[in-house]
Amino acid sequence: MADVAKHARVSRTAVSFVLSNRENASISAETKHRILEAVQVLGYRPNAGARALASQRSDWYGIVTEIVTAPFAVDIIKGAQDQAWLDRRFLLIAPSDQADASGPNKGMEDAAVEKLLEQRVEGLLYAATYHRAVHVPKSANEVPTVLINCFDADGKLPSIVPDERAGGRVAVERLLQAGHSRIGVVNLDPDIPAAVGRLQGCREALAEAGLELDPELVVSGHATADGGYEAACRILDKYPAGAGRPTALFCLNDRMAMGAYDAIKERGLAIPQDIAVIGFDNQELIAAYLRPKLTTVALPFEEMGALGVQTLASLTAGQPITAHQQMVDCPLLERYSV
Amino acid sequence: MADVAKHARVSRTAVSFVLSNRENASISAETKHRILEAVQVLGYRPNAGARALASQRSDWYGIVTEIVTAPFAVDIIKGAQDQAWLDRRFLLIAPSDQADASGPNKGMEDAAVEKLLEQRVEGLLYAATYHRAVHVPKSANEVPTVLINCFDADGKLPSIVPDERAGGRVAVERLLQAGHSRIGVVNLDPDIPAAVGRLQGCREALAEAGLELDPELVVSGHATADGGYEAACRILDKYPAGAGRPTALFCLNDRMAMGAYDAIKERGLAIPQDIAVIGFDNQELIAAYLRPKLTTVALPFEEMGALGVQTLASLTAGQPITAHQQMVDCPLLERYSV
DNA sequence: CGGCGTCAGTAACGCGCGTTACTGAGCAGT
DNA sequence: ACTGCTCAGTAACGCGCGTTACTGACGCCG
Repeated sequence: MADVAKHARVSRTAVSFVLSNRENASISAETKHRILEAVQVLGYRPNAGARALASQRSDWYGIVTEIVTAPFAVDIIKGAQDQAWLDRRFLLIAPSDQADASGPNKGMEDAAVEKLLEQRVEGLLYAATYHRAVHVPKSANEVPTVLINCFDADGKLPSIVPDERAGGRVAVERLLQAGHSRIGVVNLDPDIPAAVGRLQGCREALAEAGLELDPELVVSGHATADGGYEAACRILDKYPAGAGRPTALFCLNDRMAMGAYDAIKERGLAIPQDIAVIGFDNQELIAAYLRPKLTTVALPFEEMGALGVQTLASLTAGQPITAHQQMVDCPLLERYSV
Repeated sequence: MADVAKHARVSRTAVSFVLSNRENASISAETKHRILEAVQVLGYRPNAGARALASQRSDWYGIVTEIVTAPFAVDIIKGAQDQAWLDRRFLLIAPSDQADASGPNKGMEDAAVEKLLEQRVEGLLYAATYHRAVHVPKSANEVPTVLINCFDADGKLPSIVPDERAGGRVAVERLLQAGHSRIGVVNLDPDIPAAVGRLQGCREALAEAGLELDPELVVSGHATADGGYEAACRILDKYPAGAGRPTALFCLNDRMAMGAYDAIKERGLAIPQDIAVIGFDNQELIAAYLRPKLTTVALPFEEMGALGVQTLASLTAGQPITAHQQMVDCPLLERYSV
């Protein structure tokens, strides 16, 4: 910077003024031009660290997530990353490989937060790979923190979660609209927030159509393709065709839908002609490659990530946020299984 | 830090000495203990930026990749991230959403590199989502740079790539070992490095068994499930069962294998009893969820990421690196399709 | 007793920048 | 001629830390 000043025959202060775009600058247009030229000529590149030190603000946010590489976490990160980039901020991503906050290496998560705080991030994002309650390391309280795809077990921190209920509703509405009135549900572990919300939405949609959810048609299984296969088998084999057998399956996630596909095809049935299938999550690698491609409800990970950064921006700017818990819509993705 | 010094009744220098673990410290054990205690009591946390500024080294590496969220890029990032964490370094991830370096917003990639340099990263990683030649922004030359899963079109920068040939070899060796001698190949675009290497490995393995690759059995298609389906259909329908029809399919990626599964099942054939299938890439969401689970050759993304960081560490330490282009093994993952 | 080498610790500088308080020139108004 | 004001720009401080050069006390040797 001193070199630039010398080259432009001005003081370092003048250079600083020009580069930080002060509005009450009092730098003549000609001088400014000379300075910018010098910057170009010398290939000057500001030092972000020094800038942060002097200005007492880093323009950095940090994000911590249990499994950085989980397909979902990735989308959250992308959304946050892109939004941060737009806001000319940098997103620091700290790894913390552990599925369960009460797991063995609980320390790693704390260390990650600690590391981020050492970098003097102005805010923290904490993301989970599936919708649930979490315990956040306490040092996170030193800085504004927003939870994504999870909520604070202690209820203190603002959070952003998918609107599971509306999602379940839109899925079932789509099936109803296609003429199905007898719908089987391939359920997740019934206790997790995702299952609770989605199933409630399902019931609401049915109720609006004057229908009720037949408990016989709701079968839970592991959240895997195998689990979906088994659950679908049980549903399909419960009744003969036409005599109470559902004509559509609402699978509460795409992995289970994948298994359900196999169960259906195995029985010589066609999708969607004989049995329609709708999934949830929009796990691209599955949904878009199944044959036929799977109609599903998307979890809005990127949107949640972006909203997280926006919320953080409000928070750090001292503005109030709209709500303690913000819900994001889960859009229906039409493909060919309904 | 001044507070800590005051609390421990020593100079700030003494605190600095203790915290940076200088071996020629000349700080008595008792004083050191007093200082560390003060750190605890006051909850002091060093400022990474200031430290970087003063010490003239940031301990930061940067990574740029075209599509941060591509399933492959993610694994590379994870490998690099973990290794960096072990080396007590921070990995800054810069987004750059573009598949093609000659694409419309070429500027974004340059901006990403620029941003990283402003953070004063000590080294740069540049990762591609599929193995190929790339052009790296020229400002990357200002700092040690290592390419991952790609190589420099100009041949200047060190790179790390998968050993496609050995991978193709191990895949076909596995099929041979299972007793298959007539093997169909569901090929990618034959011009890309992945296809060239894998097919060469395939030929080598066959040659060692005294066999030759029948050109009739090699069919190219789009690198998608549909492409794989079509290619597999053409291979299977070329000969009647037993009369020249291959008993195994080597699919050059897992997405195509996914399509091949459908083609095989459609014809009433069982995997692996009637037709064995082996894939490539180990795209977890596909390979581990197909039924039966797909035996495949894994692309060593995490290893490449980790090796990239290690190479960068050598480079920044001024040490020579082992080779201009390092190849990483592609291990066979046995599942149930062979 | 003087000189010399540890040991334990400190004062002071500088990293690259943002920022505040100041200066000096020019000009209008009384 | 003097005051007051705006414009254009500068000197100097401090952000939090690493690092170098120094000091003062103590013990050992000749």
